[in-house]
Formats: sequence, C-alpha cells, structure tokens
Amino acid sequence: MKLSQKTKYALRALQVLAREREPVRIATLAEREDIPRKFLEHILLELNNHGILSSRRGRGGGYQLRKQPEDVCLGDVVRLFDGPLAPTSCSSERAFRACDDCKDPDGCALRGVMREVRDATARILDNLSLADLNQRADAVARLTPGGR
Amino acid sequence: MKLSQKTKYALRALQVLAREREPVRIATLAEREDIPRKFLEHILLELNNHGILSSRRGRGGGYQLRKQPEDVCLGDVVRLFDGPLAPTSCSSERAFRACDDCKDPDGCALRGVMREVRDATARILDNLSLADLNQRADAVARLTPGGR
DNA sequence: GATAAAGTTGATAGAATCGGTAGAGATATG
DNA sequence: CATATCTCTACCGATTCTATCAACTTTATC
Repeated sequence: MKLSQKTKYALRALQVLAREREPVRIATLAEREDIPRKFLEHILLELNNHGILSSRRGRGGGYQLRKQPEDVCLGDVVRLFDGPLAPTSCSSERAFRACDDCKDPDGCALRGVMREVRDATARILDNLSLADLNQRADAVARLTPGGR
Repeated sequence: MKLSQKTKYALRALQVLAREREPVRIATLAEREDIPRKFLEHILLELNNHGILSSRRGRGGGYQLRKQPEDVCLGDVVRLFDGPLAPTSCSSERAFRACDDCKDPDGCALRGVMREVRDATARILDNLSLADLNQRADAVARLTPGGR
C-alpha cells in the first residue's frame, strides 16, 4: 500500500483543520502547506463529499472539519484516496473480491499471509485519529525545539 | 503496498520450483500455473539475475531454485518486484529517502506512523519462507480435501 | 440587488507504471 | 550442425497519478 501524494496532502490539510476550528480558505491551506492549489481543491472536495469536511461559500467561508478530530482515523482517509488497505483484493475485509485468476481463494496460502498484513496495517491506521496525529507532532516538536 | 500481478505470478512460480528440485521449463511453468508465457520469462529472468533462481539452457534445461526454500522469504520477492515495503520512501528501512516536499523527516508525525506500518509488514513477510508458504498450502489442502 | 469572494465541476494533459507481446540473439546438448 | 531453451531489447496499449484550466454556482456583504 504505497501512499499517494494525494493522501499525504489530504492528511497535511486535515492536520491543520483539526487545529483551526474556524473555516479555512483553500488558498490559505495551499500556501501554508505548500500544496498545488487546484489539486488541493479536488482533495478537499472529495473530503467534503465523504462527510469528513464541511464547506461554507462566500466571504468568510472555507473548509472546516465536520467531525471531531478524535473521530477521523487515518484508515478512513487512506482508504478514501488510495483504496483498500489490503495488498490483494482477496485479502480485503471491507472490499473483498476474489482475484481474477484465483481458482479457490479459500485454498490460497498467499491470501492468508496478505490478510495478516492487512490486519496489521488496519490495526495501526484505524486506531489513530487526527487528534492523535497532532498530539504526536506536538510531542516530537517539544523534543526538538527550534525545529528543522 | 498493493501486490502487483507480477509478484503474484512470481510467488506462484516459486512455490512450484520450491517443490520440484529439477530444472523446470518456462513453458511448463506457464502452462501449469496459467501465466502468460512471455510475461513469465521476464519474471524468471529477474529472479535469476537476483540470485534466487538459476537457469540451464538447451535440452533438459529450465529454471530451478538456487537457494533452499527455507532461505527465500516473501519479503525479498515482494521488494524485488514491487519495491520497498514502506508506504512512504521516508519510512523505508532499506531504501530511505526523504519525501520530496518534506522539510523535516524527523519532525514528521506521519512518518512515525508509516514506520509502524512498514515494520509490521516486514515482520510478517520477512519471517515467512517459500517452505513455510508451501507448508501452509498443504495444511489448507488437508482441511478441505477434494479441493475447489 | 450588484458585486466580488469563494467553492464546484468537468475537461484536459503529461508522465509514470503496469501487464503483456514480439522477435532476434546466445548457448547448451545430442 | 540442429534443436531446444533461456536472454535480452524494444515496444505497445491501458490505466493511474499528479496537476492545471476554464467556466459555473452559491453566498456574504455593501
């Protein structure tokens, strides 16, 4: 499961939005996080359409988190942009599909292995919220004051 | 880390070669495992060039495992065809590279998370050999006799 | 209600990757 | 030498990824 640029941008933007609880304009986000503006529009729109963000148009508008930062987990974001966590479709929990050339998924030894990988990944990403992520970032920042 | 078709083909071929300790022809492997022949040539060649297989040309030739089935782990095969196990280059152990747009890898909270994912994946794939995989396949086959 | 700020949408495009094919070349064996 | 087999280089079509553009719609404020 290679993380796409899109997902990385999304998570960076969400980290900001999890802190600011006021609407933030696309332009501001794009500048602060150094994300191509037009590309970011797509990303935020998709997050909006999936109920993670809400938007307000017009003056004073922008995007803000619709849920609580504790209630958005990394797994959800990754799945939204990069698809199922599982390495093969046959090992996916939420999006199972037998592999095209697989005669018998239940007799496939590889599938068992890949289910282990998926489960391990999901255990990490589904138990980590935006709030946790920001908390970690703060913890690291305290350890290396001055940054860079 | 989505598993490519190439990797799946490679593992299927290796499972066969881990059982037969005689040279097996490309054509035979392609037929038995239902893999496009020309595509399989590439795959076996790459495994050969990386010291996992050895080859013999001419009559009676073919490919065979160069190492012991216990000494080839899934992690090696996956890395060969699909690249590093880590979800981001900055979280890779063997192929670390700072992300293009990352100012400070050490201060990146996401990186820490992705290292956890990488480690969990590696722990599974690097501790499982071809021999283990075949053993698992046999175990499943015994549970569902008749197959299919 | 005019106007401007802001989000929404669809089309497009270049680059990279993936799955696969073609064919000539090299080499071992009988 | 003839044949069987692997080796190597090039190429192709489809898809995905990243990103950009232009046009449109909605809303806040004056």
